[in-house]
Amino acid sequence: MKTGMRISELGAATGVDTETIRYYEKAGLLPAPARSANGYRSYGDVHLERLAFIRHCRALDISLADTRRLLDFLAHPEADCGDIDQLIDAQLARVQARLASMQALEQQLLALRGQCGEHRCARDCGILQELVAAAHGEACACHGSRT
Amino acid sequence: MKTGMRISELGAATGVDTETIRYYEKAGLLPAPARSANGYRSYGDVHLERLAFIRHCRALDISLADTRRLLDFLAHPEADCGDIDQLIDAQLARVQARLASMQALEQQLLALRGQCGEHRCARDCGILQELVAAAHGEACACHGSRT
DNA sequence: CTTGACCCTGTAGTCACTACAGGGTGTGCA
DNA sequence: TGCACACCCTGTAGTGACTACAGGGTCAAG
Repeated sequence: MKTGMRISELGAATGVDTETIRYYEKAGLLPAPARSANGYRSYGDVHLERLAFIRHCRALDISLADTRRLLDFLAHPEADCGDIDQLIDAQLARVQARLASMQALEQQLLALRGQCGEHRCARDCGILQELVAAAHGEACACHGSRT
Repeated sequence: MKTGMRISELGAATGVDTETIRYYEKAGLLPAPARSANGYRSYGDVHLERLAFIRHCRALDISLADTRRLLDFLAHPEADCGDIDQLIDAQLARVQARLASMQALEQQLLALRGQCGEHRCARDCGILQELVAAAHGEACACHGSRT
């Protein structure tokens, strides 16, 4: 009978902070583990795999709510596969929308950064002037003629 | 003497929620406005411009802390312009790093989505199998041979 | 025995909002 | 005039995904 892992060992094995592990347990994503005589949590392979699953989903920016849904699908192998597809498709759409907005944002920051010349103080700062001009409702280098 | 705007009017003029406006005031980003006899906030052009400035920074994903720093620079025109450049550069770097990770994430989700075949139930779902395989430490289609 | 690293539970904080409770004000309509 | 509704106010709490801390217990080494 192999002794289970304490929480820091599980954390080291998965790269997850002990507080985050306890958080996932409280959030219902990770089942409560057995306890040693001293009250310490004792984790086995099942938890190791579950935690890895969760972290994998998080790495894909899948919310904990959606991660929970995927875990439900695992627990019910007869569930409709289309629902899983939809979940991943929705996530993909979210990521792609966010990507588009980040790309626009990058361009805007590059344009703003381009306002910086050889000045030495805030009074003459192209960046600040640009931000203030935008606040005046003028077209700004960041966003163009959108106003 | 022109009557000031009530909070909803300022909100309508800037597209900012009244609760967010009050939040910014509490957070110290927006100065506390004058009050009407009935205790209602009364905003003028100064607030309109300040709020537009803040929202512009937020649109650039600049944190409230950094927005506060930019406002400080505005209040101190003799401050060193280089510090502003650094702030915007740091923001640009953050956005670019996030952009890179979102792009990788998109690829990973597309790869995962590509696991979906003609199955009808969760038991045979390529997506779930992929996520579970990743949890087993096997190379996954999302991340390749990283493990 | 002491110390320091670990453990535990419960609570609070982070960030940028967003929502709600409970009460006040103003206006239009019956 | 009274009511209903839309607005206002302050203070508090909640969101999501963590992260930190308080106060106390356990363990092992020196």
